[in-house]
Amino acid sequence: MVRKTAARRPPPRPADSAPLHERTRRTILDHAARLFRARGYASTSLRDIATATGMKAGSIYYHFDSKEALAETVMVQGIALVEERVRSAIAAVPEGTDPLVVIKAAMTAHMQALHESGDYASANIRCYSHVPDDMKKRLRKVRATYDDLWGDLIEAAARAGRLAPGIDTRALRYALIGMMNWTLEWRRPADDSPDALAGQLYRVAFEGAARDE
Amino acid sequence: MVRKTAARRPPPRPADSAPLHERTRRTILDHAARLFRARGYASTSLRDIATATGMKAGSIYYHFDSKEALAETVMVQGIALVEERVRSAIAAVPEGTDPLVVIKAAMTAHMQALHESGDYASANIRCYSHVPDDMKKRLRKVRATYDDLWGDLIEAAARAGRLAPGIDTRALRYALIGMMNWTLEWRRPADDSPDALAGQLYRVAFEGAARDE
DNA sequence: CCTACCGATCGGTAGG
DNA sequence: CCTACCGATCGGTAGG
Repeated sequence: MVRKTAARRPPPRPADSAPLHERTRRTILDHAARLFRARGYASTSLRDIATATGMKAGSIYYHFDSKEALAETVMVQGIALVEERVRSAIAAVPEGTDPLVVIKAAMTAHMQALHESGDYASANIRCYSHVPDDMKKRLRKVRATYDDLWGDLIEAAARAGRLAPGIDTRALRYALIGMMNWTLEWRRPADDSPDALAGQLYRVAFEGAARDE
Repeated sequence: MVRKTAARRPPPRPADSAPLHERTRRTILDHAARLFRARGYASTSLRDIATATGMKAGSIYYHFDSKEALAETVMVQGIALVEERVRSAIAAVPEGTDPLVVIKAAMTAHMQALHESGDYASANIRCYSHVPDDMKKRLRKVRATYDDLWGDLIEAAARAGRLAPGIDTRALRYALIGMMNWTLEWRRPADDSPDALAGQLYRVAFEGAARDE
C-alpha cells in the first residue's frame, strides 16, 4: 500500500528530546482523547485522566487551566490534524488538475488522518454536541472553517462543469463529511484501510452505486 | 408535498383519553429526549427532566426505575420509530419492484421519521457511545437489527444485478446510514424537506454526483 | 507535581 | 407525586 499524498507523518508529537513537561502534556492529551471518545465529556473525570496518565487528580492543573481547556485542546486537534493533512494533500496536486481528482485526494487524506488520529477525531465528533455552550461556540467556528474547505472543493467542481445537473452542493458537502466520519463507527481496521475506504466512498458519491443501464 | 409512502402518522403518542399517567410518561420522555439530545446523557440530570416536565426530582421514579431505564426507553424509541416507518414503506411497495426503487422508498421513510422524531433519533445517535456499558450492549443489538435491514435491501439490489461491479456492499450500507443520519446536524428545516433530502442523497449515492462524460 | 480539602451536584430512597 | 435526605463523586484550589 503506497501513500498517495505528499502529507508527512502524523501530528505534533514531541520528540524524546523535548522537555519533560511537553511530553507529559502530550501523554495527558492522548489519554484524555481516548477517554473522552469512549465515555463522553461529562462522564470522563479529571481523576480518570490523571490516573490513566499516572498522576494525582490535582496535578492536571499544572498543565491545563480547566477541564474545559483540556477538552477543547483535544477537540480542536481532532479537527486540526485532519485539516492540515487535507490542505497539504490539496496543495500537492498540480495546478489544473480535474477538480474531481482533487476531491478524491482530499478524501484519501481525510480518511488517513481521521483514522490515524482516531481518538482525537472521534472525541471531537462524539463530544461536540454535549460540551459547554461557550466552548461549543468556539468549536463551531473551527468546524465551519473545515466544512467550508469541502464547500470550496465542490464549488470548484461545479464551476468546471464536473457535477451532474441538479446536484445540491450543500447536501453533497455534508453527505461526504457524514459518510466519511461515520467510518469511525464501523470500520474494521484489519479489513479496511483508510485508502481503500476513501476509494469506495468516492466511488459511491461521485460515480454512483447503481449499475449503468 | 405529497406523502409518498403508506406509513401512517408518527409514534405511540397517547390520546387525550388515555390515562393521565400514560400522558405524563410521554411528556417525561419528550423532555428527556430533547435534553439528552442537547446536553448528552451524563450532563442531563433527572432534576433537569423533572423540572422541565413540571414535577419534583424524585417523582420521576414513579414512572421509571432509573435514569438508565428512562434513557434506554428514549433511545430504543429513537430507533424503533424510524424502523417501523421504513418497514411499512418497504411493505407498501408492490412485489417485483426494482430493488433500487425500494431503497429510495426506504430512504424517504427513514428521512421522514428521523426528522419527525428528531429528538428521539438524535438522542439515540448522540448518546449511544457514552451510555453505561450494559445499556450500550443492549442498544447495539437494536441498532444491528436496523442496520441489517439496510444490508438486506442492498444485497437484494446486488443479487438483481442493480449495483455497479466492485461496490463494497458493507461500505455502501454505512455510507447511506452515515449520510442520512448526519442530516440531523445540518438540515435547515425551512429549506430542506425530508423528502427532498432523501431524493438528493439517493441521487448522490446511486447515480453519483459526477457528470457523465 | 502531591496532599488535603471545599462546595456543589447527582442518582436514588424512605416515608408519606 | 412530594419532602427530606444520604452517600458518592466531581471540578477546582491552597499550600507546599
